[in-house]
Amino acid sequence: MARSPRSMGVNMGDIARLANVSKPTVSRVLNGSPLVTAETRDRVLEVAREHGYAVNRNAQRLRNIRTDTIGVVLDFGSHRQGRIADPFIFELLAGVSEALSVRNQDLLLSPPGLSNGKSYVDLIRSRASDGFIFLGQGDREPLLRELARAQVPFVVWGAVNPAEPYCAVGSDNLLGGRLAGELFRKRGARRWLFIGNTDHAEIRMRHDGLCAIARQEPAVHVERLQVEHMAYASTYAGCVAWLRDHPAPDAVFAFSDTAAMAVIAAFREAGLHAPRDYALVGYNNIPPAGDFTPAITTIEQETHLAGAILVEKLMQQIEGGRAKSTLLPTRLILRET
Amino acid sequence: MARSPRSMGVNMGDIARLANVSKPTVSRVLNGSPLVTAETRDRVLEVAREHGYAVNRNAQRLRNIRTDTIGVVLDFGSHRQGRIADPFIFELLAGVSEALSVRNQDLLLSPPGLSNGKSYVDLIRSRASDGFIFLGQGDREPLLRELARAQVPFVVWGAVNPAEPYCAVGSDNLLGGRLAGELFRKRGARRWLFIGNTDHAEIRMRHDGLCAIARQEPAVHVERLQVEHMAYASTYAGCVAWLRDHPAPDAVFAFSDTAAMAVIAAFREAGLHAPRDYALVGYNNIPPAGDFTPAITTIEQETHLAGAILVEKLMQQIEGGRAKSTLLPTRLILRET
DNA sequence: TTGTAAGCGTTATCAC
DNA sequence: GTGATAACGCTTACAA
Repeated sequence: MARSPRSMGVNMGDIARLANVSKPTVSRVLNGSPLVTAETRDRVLEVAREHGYAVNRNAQRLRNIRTDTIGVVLDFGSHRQGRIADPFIFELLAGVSEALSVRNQDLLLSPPGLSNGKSYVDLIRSRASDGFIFLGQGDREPLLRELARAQVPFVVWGAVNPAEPYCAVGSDNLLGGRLAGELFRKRGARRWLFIGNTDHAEIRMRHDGLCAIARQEPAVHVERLQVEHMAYASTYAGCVAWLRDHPAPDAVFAFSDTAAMAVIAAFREAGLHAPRDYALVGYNNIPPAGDFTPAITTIEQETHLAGAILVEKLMQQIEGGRAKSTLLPTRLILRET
Repeated sequence: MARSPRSMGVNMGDIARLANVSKPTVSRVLNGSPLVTAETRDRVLEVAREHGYAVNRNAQRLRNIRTDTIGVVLDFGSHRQGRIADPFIFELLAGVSEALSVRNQDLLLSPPGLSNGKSYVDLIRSRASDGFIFLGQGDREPLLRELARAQVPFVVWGAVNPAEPYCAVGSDNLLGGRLAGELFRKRGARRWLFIGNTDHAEIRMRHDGLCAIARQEPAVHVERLQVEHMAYASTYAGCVAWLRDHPAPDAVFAFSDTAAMAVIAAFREAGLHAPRDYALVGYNNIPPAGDFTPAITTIEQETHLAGAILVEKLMQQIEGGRAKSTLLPTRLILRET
């Protein structure tokens, strides 16, 4: 088979020659153009198959405006303090991966440590991707505002705040917080403890929801334990320290089920058991939550839709439109704690 | 700024003109060639910075032999039966992502459902990636052999079997199985139950290790409960059904900590408690394992090195070399069960 | 319905 | 040291 000197394999020209057609015809066949005769099409496809030909995606992307690649950004850092704490974010990733492949978009997993706005803008400029999906906004709100200003197409899974200049999809964290608050109120708890890093908008909104209910009960007092990292260990240590300096709460709302497990362990050290001594609500409804001892009451997020919705909204933007933020439902899963 | 008709932004030609040099010079500057004068270099860099220029990666990849992109394949399917069971695989992903970014390689996350060998070969042929990293070989051994035959550069995290024609990195699953077996023997257990899908080579080797120890004790009998999926629910249901038809085991070795949690729950239904009624060993040492009630005895894998090693071995292959399989150490984490 | 020609933005080669 | 030129493999006018 004749091939050009630097060529690595068979190219479109080779297929064209072997099928007795021109390059554009091969291109048309491969792109499903209706213009070609069925006969020509079959011949070209046969030759292509026979020679194991696959279109060079880089040449394609050089010519085309779209790269059909989406950058996906997730915070390995905050979820990986030694070991990843919560499988939640990866369910999201699985959903996004699936939704992208349905649309024939490549998923470029963003390297860790891509922190400043310029690096994302450069990825677009270098035509490495058409847009971004951020899984969890973390503490990156300034970055996201910068990208919005720079007209970079992107969507965010996380806190939904209509005041922000970008499209976010997330569950109703405010409602999540209120659901926990309502349960605590029903149980007659007075000293509520919120555990989580409120620098993260999602978590802050849960705190706000909890406080909204608390304000309706004059006797209720909400305290807050700020934990730095998402991992189990950091919550455990935080709780142990907290219990040394403070009177024990009778209700605890933790930012994740993994954190709730840490709460249970730390409180047990102090002789405190849920639900006997305190009510406990986690978040995410991860698989082991229901099977822990005690079974953890939690807030479930509707994540199975998230991937498809995120991709849909991003595509709208890439195609030049605007996409509105969306709130997904949330519900309380009542268990032992 | 003058730009070519179909152009999307500023390109190398523009920068060249603005800096009063030629395109190749700009290229040399950007690739850190020692040939250019410091003065020229600074001028070019300044102009590039000023205009927010970023090299077009597609043009680059079209010219170059390497694409500097690695496909990473993970089994969302088997880990996501409704909900992802085990965060273990994602720690691996985090490590790989980090190791790739250190080497300036893009991470193309493989779409789910890329099952036959041809689709992987085509990804190479279409120059979308230089090679693959498979996280977990799952039940894909035939596929992997096919790829090895087709000379596709790839590495696998999973079972290490010197007889296989490809490079695998993984922890010593045989040893893992033996560690569990030795513990069971020390406890004087007689009826051992292995839980896991032995279609997966990694799991099969753990079974083999367990049986190797069992054979040294004439009184010991090993049974096996095959579970289809990696998720919690499938193990739970399997155990419940198993206990109906079989006498209770006095030792259980589960394929993951999540599965061990399912065992605990299912056995409790039957009035059986670890460690009183049976010894239990899990796998992976995920964060909640130590804090479960009872705290789960488990086998820990050295995953923090995995990413770097996998990437290293893959690069060796891409650069034309051969890479040897590697076994990583494993150890028993003794807890309550 | 198909073919010709041009160009996408790089980098390698070779000349100066 | 730097520049002109020619690919890399594809798609989009435009012509036939």
